[in-house]
Amino acid sequence: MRSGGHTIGQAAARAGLPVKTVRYYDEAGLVRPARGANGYRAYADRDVHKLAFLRRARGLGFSIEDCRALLSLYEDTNRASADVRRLARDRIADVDRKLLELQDLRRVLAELVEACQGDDRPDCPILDRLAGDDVPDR
Amino acid sequence: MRSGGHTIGQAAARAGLPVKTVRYYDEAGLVRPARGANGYRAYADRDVHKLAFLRRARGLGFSIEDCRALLSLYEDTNRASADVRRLARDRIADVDRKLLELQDLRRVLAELVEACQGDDRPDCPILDRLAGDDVPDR
DNA sequence: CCTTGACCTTCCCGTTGCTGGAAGCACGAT
DNA sequence: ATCGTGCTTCCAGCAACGGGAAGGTCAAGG
Repeated sequence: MRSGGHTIGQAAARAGLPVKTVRYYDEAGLVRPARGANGYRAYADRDVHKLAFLRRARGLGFSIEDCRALLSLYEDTNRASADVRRLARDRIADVDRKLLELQDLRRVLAELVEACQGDDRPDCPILDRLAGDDVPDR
Repeated sequence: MRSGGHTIGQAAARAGLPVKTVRYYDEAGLVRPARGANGYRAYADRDVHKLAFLRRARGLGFSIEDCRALLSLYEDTNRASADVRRLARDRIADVDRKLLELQDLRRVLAELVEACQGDDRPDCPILDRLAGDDVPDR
């Protein structure tokens, strides 16, 4: 096939993504390849490039919707870098929230494990704490 | 109804959970209340207690399956506290993995934001990095 | 020429842990 | 009798795919 397209399998391999994911990105409207006469998706180099872009952005935890925005900014040669920067900063804020939550969680869990000697006896402070009779609100 | 049961609404309120969630826990087999003559779920005090237990365990990030195990350990007066401790430690390990991932993520995102002046010009190092042409494998 | 096997297509179901909504009984008070 | 609230079931959907069925296509080998 001398036409400029890769099949979905080739494109996926080059971008480092599973074929299923690439198909999903098509359906989601993120990367819509041309179609050959046989109905096969034909990925141009720029499409493959966008797929790799998506892999990295997803790896950084950007949502599909974030990725849609990033891609359109990426395609828009007139975009302001401030827009991209804002998305990235929002993402950092998300991550920071999550980090705090997890650190809190870890602390509580560690306290529980600390309090529990973990022997063969049925007495278990962890379950006691989970069973605690304080209910929020009322 | 003078029988010892709470309706689902009352039980949910006491346990601090949404009604829908309580119904879901029934369907999932975590807390199966008795049924009244009218078909209503009738939650005994011990059921309400288990619901509150679930709320706390879920809040600590235990999965539904974890919770099923915790509940059965909780119900088993002969269990070894070591079993519970192991679950909690596994959970801490999960959290630690997640923390490392997120810290890594944060670092990369911060580098990107750092590198991007975020002005009105179209030049954006963030997009450049996301577009990078290095592909993992091949 | 025909078959084989790898690849492609669409479609639909399952995941996790709920959440929302619609249609239809039950109940308490007016 | 009727109102309003609460209860029941079932159906649909969220994110972001993954698994697998049923079928079309293509290049190579015998």
